[in-house]
Amino acid sequence: MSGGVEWGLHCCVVLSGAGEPVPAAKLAELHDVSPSYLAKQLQLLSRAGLVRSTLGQSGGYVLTRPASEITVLDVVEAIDGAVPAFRCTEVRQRGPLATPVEECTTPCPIARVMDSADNAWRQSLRAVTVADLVSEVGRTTPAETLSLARAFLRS
Amino acid sequence: MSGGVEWGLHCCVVLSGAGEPVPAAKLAELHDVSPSYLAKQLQLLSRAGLVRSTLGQSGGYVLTRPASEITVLDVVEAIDGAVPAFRCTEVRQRGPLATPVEECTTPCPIARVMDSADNAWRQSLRAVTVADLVSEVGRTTPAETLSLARAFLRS
DNA sequence: GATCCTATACTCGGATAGGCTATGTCCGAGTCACCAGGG
DNA sequence: CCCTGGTGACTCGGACATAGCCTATCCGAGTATAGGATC
Repeated sequence: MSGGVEWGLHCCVVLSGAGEPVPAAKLAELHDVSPSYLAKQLQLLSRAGLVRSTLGQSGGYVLTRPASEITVLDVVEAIDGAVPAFRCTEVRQRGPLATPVEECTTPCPIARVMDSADNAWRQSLRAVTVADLVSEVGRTTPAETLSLARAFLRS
Repeated sequence: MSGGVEWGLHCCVVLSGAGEPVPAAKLAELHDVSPSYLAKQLQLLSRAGLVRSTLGQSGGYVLTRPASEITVLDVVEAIDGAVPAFRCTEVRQRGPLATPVEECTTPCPIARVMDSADNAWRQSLRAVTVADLVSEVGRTTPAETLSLARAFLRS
C-alpha cells in the first residue's frame, strides 16, 4: 500500500478540525513531510471529491463533506486506487489442459477467496469514519497540543 | 500483491492431487507460465516449509502437510511476506508539534484501524484451506479434465 | 469616506526525473536412477 | 542370477539483468487579497 495513504488520513483529520482552508504547504510543515509529494496526494483527494481546493491568497483545502460522512476506505481508495489487490489471470484457460471459455461459467475458486478477503478488508475500513479518528485523536492527545495545532494552522 | 501468489496457490492445488513429486518445469508447462520465475515462487514455498523438494531424477515438489492443514494465508505469506501492508511512520512524533515519545503510550488511531482491517483480511484467508480449494475445483471442473491432468503429471 | 483599479503574492495543477521493489532469466552444485560389467 | 561401480541426465538453489511503479520534485496558470489612487 502507498505510504501516502497515511499522510492523506492525517490531513483529513486536521482539515476536519480547521474551519478555514488550509494550504498544502502548512499541512506538510505540520507533519514534517515533503511538501511537493503531499501536494500530489491532496490532488488525488481533490479528484476523488473528498476535498475542495480554493485558489489565491488565504486559499487551501477544505473537506467537502462532514467528517462523519467520509470513511477511511474513501481516503484509501482515493489515493491508492479502487482496484483490488489480487487480479485473477484465469490460469484455468491457459496451458495444454486449458478449460474452454464456455466451460468457465463459475469464477475461479482462488479468485473467489481473494475477493472475499478483499471485501472483508474494505468492509473493515468502511466501518470507520474520519470523525471516529478525530474523536480518538482528541481522546488520546493532550488538550494543549490540540490548541497549539489550531494556532499553528491560523498563523 | 505479488502476482506469483496465484501461481503458488494453483501449484499447491495440483500438488495436493498428485501423490508423487512434481518437477517445477512440469508445473510451469501445465499452467503456461515462465518456468524460471515459477521456480522462484516454489523456492519461497520451500523456505516457508509448505513444500519439500526432492533432488535428482523423478524428483520434484511435494506438500509437507495434508492440504487440509495448509491455509491460503500460509501460501500468501510465504510468497508475499508476512509484513502488513500498512506501515505506521508515527507522524505524531514529527513536525513542530511533535508529541514526545513518553506521551505516545497509545498506538496511533490510524494504525489501529489499518491493523484491524489487515487482521480481518488475514482472518478471511486463514479460514480457507488448500483442501477447500481442491474440493471446489473438483466440483466445478469436468472429470475428464481432472484425469487428463493426472495423466499429464505422470507422463 | 467609498469605490474602483492595479499590482502582488499566494494558491493549486499537471508535467517531469530518480530509486526501489517486483518481475523475469540464467547457470552451477548436488542427487537419484539407470545400465553395464563382474562375481 | 545378484551385486557393484560408474555414468548420465535430471533436479533444485541461489546469483544476475530488466521493467514498472512509487517516491520525490519543479515550474507554470490562475485567483483572491491588499493597497493606493480617484471620485
